[in-house]
Amino acid sequence: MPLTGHPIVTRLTRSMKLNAADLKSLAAIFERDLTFRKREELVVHGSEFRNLCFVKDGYAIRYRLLRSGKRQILKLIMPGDVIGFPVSFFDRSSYAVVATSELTYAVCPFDSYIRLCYEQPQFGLVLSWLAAQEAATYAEHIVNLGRRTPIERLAHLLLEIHARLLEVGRAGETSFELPFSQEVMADALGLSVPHLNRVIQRLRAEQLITSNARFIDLTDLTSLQRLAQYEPMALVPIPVLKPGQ
Amino acid sequence: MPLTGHPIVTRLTRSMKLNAADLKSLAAIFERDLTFRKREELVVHGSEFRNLCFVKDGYAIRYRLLRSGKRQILKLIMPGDVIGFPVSFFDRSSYAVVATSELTYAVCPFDSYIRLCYEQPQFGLVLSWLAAQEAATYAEHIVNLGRRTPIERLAHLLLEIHARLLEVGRAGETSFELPFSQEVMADALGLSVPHLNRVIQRLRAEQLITSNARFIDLTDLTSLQRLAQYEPMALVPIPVLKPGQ
DNA sequence: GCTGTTCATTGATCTGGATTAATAATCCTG
DNA sequence: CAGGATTATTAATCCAGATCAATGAACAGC
Repeated sequence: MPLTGHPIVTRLTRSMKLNAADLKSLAAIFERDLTFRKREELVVHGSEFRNLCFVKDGYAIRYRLLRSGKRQILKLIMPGDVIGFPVSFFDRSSYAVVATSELTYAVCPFDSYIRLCYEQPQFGLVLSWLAAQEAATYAEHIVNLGRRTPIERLAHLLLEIHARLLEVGRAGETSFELPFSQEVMADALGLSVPHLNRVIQRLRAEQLITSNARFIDLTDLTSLQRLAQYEPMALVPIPVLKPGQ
Repeated sequence: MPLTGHPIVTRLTRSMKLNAADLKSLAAIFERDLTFRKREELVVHGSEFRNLCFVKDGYAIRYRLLRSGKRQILKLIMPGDVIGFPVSFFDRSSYAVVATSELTYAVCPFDSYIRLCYEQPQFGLVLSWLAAQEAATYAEHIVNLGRRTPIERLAHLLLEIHARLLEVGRAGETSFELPFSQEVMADALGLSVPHLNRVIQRLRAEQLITSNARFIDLTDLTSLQRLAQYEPMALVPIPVLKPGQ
């Protein structure tokens, strides 16, 4: 299973200093690619799930549905993300994942990955590193929901989406195709759809963005960052030692 | 640095199946205990931080302060928790940590831990496992803030605190000393202090809890769990293989 | 190209929770 | 044990954002 051009490789090589040999070991335990249609469920709430799935292309959302019918989106899933962490560490999944566009991922059984960690310890750290990024994204989400105003939340979300798309070559300097609907963004930001819509219009009116339904330009990036109090993440590459060192 | 009686050991042996030899390796890289007074800053926002600090006793909060003066608490830190993950993976800390009671932790330099991971790969997985728990707690926090009502949020928070205290032997079957002030809980739940106070009284009035300023009894645990739609976490122990297997 | 479905937009109403402020209880510390 | 500093409680006002409802635009499948 070749990994060439895979967005997760872009992330791992840039930030984790994995070399060609590492990537070969990783490629060896990938089983196959799977493709899903829009709206297909990738992970069912309450089910067991023991795979690491590296998204090659397409978009999805990880969410929790409450009895009241309200939905909270935990994470927007994009190319280069891993589905199946941290759920593989748990008995059953406490959330669901559904594709919001056609989506392809490469499957790697969790057990194979664990075995690889024992052979080549750097992969245990790769997992921790991915987890650290995940935790940092979650932390921002918490700040967003708890203490930012709706306009700040939206600004922050747009900056986050842009940064993550940029990392895997899916965005321009300031612009990108909006991969998520307003309903999805509203459920990520804890807002109602009509209110989110008004907030979008407010950002447009204040000339911070230019957008239509499917395309967005962060016209005034600096002001957006100030408004959202956005701090880009700066991960430190883990020193990859080899057994002898 | 002996680890006997350390609450983190309770967690690791119960869930990660670490054996005596593993614990000895871990103990070997611990440097010393440090004790802090209430209100002392443990991690400064924007600073570098390259230590894993295992909390032996006492309480703290991880939080972000916004320009507006609003504070969002990201995590309530209790005995058995690790301060310094995931911040050690980052260039600088994007949050602050401050003790809310006298607190003691054992320090382990991040570099030593990384080195240990290369000698004994199971420790890389220990870190991933801790990260998975952290991520799951964050995820619940997101659902809380985004889509639960204030009374549901509080019920969920109390259940979470209780479960975490129980895990390290700091709580009874349904009751515990409340280690955090209402101001802290309000800033965790994204509510104002007066409003949180009213919500507490509502839980009392509905006979779900009995409490005063420093002690709380979850009188009607079942109803609380239903109200909060609380699902306890069920982590799967990682299979600890040894190099030969 | 037509049609049903999904998604975006707009308007009117109403309430939950913020805000502000003042007081009471409690905890420390000298 | 007295006095100051926290922390908890209560009350009054007000507005942001939910809710409900309806229309318009865009799109996918036939």
